Amino acid sequence: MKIQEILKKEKVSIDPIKELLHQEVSKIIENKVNFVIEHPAEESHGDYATNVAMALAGVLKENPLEIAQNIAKKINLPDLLEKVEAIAPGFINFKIKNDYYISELENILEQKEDYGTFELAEDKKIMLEFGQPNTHKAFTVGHIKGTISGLSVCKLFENLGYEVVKTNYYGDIGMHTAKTTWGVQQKGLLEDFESWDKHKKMEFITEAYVYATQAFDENEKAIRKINIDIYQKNKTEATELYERIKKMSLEHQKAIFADLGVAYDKQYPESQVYESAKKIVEENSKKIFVESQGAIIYEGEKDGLVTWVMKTSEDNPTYLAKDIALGYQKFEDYPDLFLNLTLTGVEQVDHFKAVIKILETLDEKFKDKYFHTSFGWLLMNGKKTSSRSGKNIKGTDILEESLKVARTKIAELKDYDTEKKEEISRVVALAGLKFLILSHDFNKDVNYDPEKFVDFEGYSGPYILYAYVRAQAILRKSKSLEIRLPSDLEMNEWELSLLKWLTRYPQKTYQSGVEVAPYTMCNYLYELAQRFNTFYANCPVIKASEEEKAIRLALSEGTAQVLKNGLTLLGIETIEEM
RNA sequence: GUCCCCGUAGUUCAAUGGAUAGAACAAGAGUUUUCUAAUCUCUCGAUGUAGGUUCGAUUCCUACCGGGGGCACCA
Repeated sequence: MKIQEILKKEKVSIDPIKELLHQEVSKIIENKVNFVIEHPAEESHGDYATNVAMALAGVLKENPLEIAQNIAKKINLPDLLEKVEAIAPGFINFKIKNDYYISELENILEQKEDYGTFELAEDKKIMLEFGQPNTHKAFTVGHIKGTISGLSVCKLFENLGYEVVKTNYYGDIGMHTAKTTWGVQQKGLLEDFESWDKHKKMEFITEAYVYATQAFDENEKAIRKINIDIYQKNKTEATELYERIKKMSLEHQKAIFADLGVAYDKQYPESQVYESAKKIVEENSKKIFVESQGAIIYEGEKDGLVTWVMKTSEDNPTYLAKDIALGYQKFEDYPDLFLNLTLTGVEQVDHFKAVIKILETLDEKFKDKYFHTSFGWLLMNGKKTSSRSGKNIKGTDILEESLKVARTKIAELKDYDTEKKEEISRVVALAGLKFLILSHDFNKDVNYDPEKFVDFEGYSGPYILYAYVRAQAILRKSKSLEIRLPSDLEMNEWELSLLKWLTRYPQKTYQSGVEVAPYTMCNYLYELAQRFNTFYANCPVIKASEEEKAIRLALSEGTAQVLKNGLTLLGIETIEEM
């Protein structure tokens, strides 16, 4: 089962109008047939539409348009509906009265940051594992992407009503740690090393890893010796150095996570599951694992997968075995977990198929509880930027780069004082980077142009922030914030278009959450910002008449609120000026 | 070889099986005595190929073509 199917099972009220219309139509038709109530893509067709007549036409062998007309005549919801229309080839279109939208706007203004949140019938806890950097290797752009994506998924799940345990599983053991330790030994640490900036320290460590990788073949024996010492916790010069590097690296990681707005609830070092991984493999060898060429393997072919090594002939559990042990550890620490979702790059898809299959085979309790979702690469001009190629682009580089672009942009546009400029640049840069990463379907790669780096115009984070800033400026400058909305209010096309889109927010947050798809929220917010900007260009607020002013102020406040709520779900902060 | 993901304007992305396939960027034209022009308005332009299921397919199925990723002791 997919995680999306599990999440969709929870009964929450998403769109009362849709439910009401579905009920009404069901009452009228005599045959049982599957049909949907949906928002027509073309808004002039109405607010909702149903394909029920076309579905019935197949069963009844009658003209779908006539069926539609007959049903339309019988629909009786005078308080809600302004118009019901049957249209070729057989759609029934519903136009909702403006009163409904006005009352929904009042809900936004009243509920504020709670607008669009859901509550579950009972408390349920989800663990989300994301980030997963290595301690003795660079924090890559992939880790940045994973961290930003994971944070957003956490917020979306929380919005659905789940309690989320944010978890980081970091790689502090294995060959890479031995390579780096050996590399640092060879290069030697300078005397003033401790006084270096943590990013500079990490850069040195990353270089040592690259150096060791290149020199691996000639120095394999020495490096493997260090690896064993680390695994066996032997006290040597090398393992002391290993510990020192680990400590520095964790500080570096913590700083990056903090910059991105992430504070983990639970940390799992890979070294911590090493022993139990070994034990699990040993206890189950002969049962579901078998010995082969001195190693212990899982023959995945019988489950439609491939063969994976669980324990090497050197007696070390592989990362697959460690992930199995981690699964047990998570459910031991949180026995009441509703489910676990691990978020990683696409290269681990097959690995996690094995993890999940093995966990479910070992223990029933993992059935429909353990899930994996992957995200595509962050590419520069269609090419990978990751570590093995000569020119490494690290996670900190793209953070730095986006900040630089934001600073330049603001310097040429505005004249704020230095401190303010810096704060605006920080928020705008992160908005740009986060939106870039989150605005794509997880299954697809994200491609960026290093010249522009992140967009500040069009479909971008800053565009949405800008709409928020404009709405805030209106609210700041309007003296009277008293908002009274008569129910027989007349609205022009721009006001109505904005208002209708505002009220879609709850459905979109729901969809975005259950489908584990932040990009759906990105699309929604962009459309909202667009509609607000069009409204802004066509409908002056402060200079409007008293009647106009009431609805326009309310719309500005509602837009600001919903933009803020939605951006929060993406992990993007708002600012009042930019 | 095999398994998985992806093929939509020149480029980057949308489109719960529905109505005329939407945006943004780039290109061209306009827009600022008016709440912040990081805005707004207009023009140009696309579903890899061949079948199938369906009243209806960008969406589902099959084959092929193209791109990416995984597949034994690294994680």
